[in-house]
Amino acid sequence: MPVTVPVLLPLGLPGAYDYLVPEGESVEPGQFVVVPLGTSEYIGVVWRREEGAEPPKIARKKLRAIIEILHDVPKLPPVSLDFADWVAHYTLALPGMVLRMMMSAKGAFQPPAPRYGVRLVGDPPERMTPARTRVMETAANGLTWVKSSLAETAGVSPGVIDGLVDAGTLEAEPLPDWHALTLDLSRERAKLSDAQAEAASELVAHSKNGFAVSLLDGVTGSGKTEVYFEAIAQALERGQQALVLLPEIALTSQFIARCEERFGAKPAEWHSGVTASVRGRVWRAVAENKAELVVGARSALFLPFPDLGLIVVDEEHDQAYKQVDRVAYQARDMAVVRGHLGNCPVILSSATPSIESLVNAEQGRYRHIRLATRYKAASLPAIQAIDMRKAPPERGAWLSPALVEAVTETLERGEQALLFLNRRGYAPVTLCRKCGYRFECPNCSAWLVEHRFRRRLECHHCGKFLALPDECPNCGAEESLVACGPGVERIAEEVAERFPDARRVVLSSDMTPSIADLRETLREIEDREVDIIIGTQLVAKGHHFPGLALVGVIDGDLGLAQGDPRAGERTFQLMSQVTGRAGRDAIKGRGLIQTYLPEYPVIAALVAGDCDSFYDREIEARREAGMPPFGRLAAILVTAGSREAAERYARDVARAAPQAEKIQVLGPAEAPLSVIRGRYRFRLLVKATRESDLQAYLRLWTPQIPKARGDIRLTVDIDPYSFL
DNA sequence: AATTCTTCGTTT
DNA sequence: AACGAAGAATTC
Repeated sequence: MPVTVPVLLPLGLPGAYDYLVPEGESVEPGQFVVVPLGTSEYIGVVWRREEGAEPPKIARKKLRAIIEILHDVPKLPPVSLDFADWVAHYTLALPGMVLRMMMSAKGAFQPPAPRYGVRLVGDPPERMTPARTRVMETAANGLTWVKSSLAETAGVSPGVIDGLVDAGTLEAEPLPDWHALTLDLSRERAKLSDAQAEAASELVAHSKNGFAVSLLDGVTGSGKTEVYFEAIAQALERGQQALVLLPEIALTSQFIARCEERFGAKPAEWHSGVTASVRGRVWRAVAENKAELVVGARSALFLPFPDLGLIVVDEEHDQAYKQVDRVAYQARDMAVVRGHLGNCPVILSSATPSIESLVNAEQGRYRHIRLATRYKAASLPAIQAIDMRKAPPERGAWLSPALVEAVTETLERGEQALLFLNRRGYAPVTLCRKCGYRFECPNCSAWLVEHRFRRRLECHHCGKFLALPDECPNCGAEESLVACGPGVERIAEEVAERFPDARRVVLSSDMTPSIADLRETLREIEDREVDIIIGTQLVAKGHHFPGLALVGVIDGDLGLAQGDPRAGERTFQLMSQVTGRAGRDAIKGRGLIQTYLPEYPVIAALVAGDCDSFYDREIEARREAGMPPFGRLAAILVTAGSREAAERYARDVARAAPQAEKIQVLGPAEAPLSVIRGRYRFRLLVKATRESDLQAYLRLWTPQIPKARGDIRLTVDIDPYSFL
């Protein structure tokens, strides 16, 4: 009787396919194999047959055999198989697409190329050159050098090194495995304050017996990192692996330095900026249980940890944890699932927790560990609202007199000020004064944003751009184009006029394109080489500016406008985070929020320093509206190249919806962003009670939907965060 | 993801 | 009848 096993491939197929196991061989679930599919070959993973399921239900003729069993690739641990199945089931994604996320390290599946270093062994070459001398001096310590770093340190090109190897002066020898660096747990830890020590012992106690979720909640600068480092140390001491998720890769370098200080070696790094070869090595090191501590973006959750002992989700409220393309998942929530499946503790850390996590803590599902005195508001900077209706800025200016005065005072005291506006570029809209023409993206229903620094108009949705024209493309009038509304570049211009002697810097993702530039700018700010920082939300995330005394929010109402159920929460978190940048060391901080809606609950709560009342009100509003976490949501997005096709299909989708007592289908409605990249968009929203099985309902629904013809696309997003 | 199969419209 | 392009279907 021939043996067959299911093999899951990292492709958009409906499920695992059956393959024959070659005579005399045996395979286990989790093993990587090469199998034929159609005319090509793919690497896949031996999956598990569902309990009690009859083996192959397909024609025996069709069965083909596994081509190769990849014994050199470490197996996917059983918990990864469980996790992939769980995520696919929850998000309604195809299992192969989840597997693809788990395999996103090409290099891991080829035998690792041995890495060679060079060492000084022989006599100087016959022909000496200044470059050769520098290399020999640098390598004189007798250590084995990685070729590229020796070249860089000696300030020569790599060819010089090769020349010396040929001459016999340097010798190539295999490098020890890069991940053999072991962490040093005996390091003296940072001195913890009483509050930190107390929180740490509670956290450690709650994290020592397998799965348990802790919400670590404490103001910016209260030292949450040192607290959860204790829990990491505990997991590592048990001999288990630990994973820290961060929302933004720009934060990793600062964080890795702190890890190195605490644990004596660099943790493994995992995010989109890591090169392919390093990704391969990290993947293998994780699967072989050699990587002890991993720091990464949300995708690191899908690494094949065989023995994970702790997951930390830092800045757990951050929207960057939500992935929308391909498999739509919320990494914070999936971290809790991964913890549950692997019986390992999870720590969610934030100064401004998500409503979801706070409710889970209140209802006793998570342990709520509070640090310092956020609820007493003692360590928040004093925040005031500037009522823009009473004291508006001059015409063509965006800084109110009160804010200008506060900046002036701050500069006089020799302290730093930060002006925050969450809008890139110079101006969000450009129009012609003569004919009223407005520049709109040809592919999207969005205005083109002027980027004066780059001298062009850009679409923030599709990347389309055009050179800033001199005349109106509609009526041909010259010098008639006017920029409307402010972006950070325009604020920078106003600052330059008002404070010509101040040293300024703009922090925005398009002004500081490389991570290296960003790092350099951050250092300048830290070293007080800058007086005024003008920035987008890049500045709200986790950076520490010791000299910062004043934070001015240019538009506190931005982001409150649309009918987005999470707008209030998001604004509160962003405002708290950004004003929390002020006054972290010896300096007393102050936050000023320019607003036309000072009585609006979010702004009022920020001004009163009363987080409790904001959260209480928001939680109550969600409860009443049956919104998450008191209800469940799924968004269905239909897109097509023509408006009619998209709308018609969206109606077909709605018509196929089954009746269910506690589930409502809203829409279809044209999306607020009605066109992106030339595709018309219609949305449906599925709203269910907390108890209903939303996934089961959708699985009942989707087969009833007529086949999508032509270029029509349908995507399902469970727990949506964007309603645009 | 990469082929192969279908369908439909155009050309000779 | 032959040819091609575009879309749909198939792959264990």
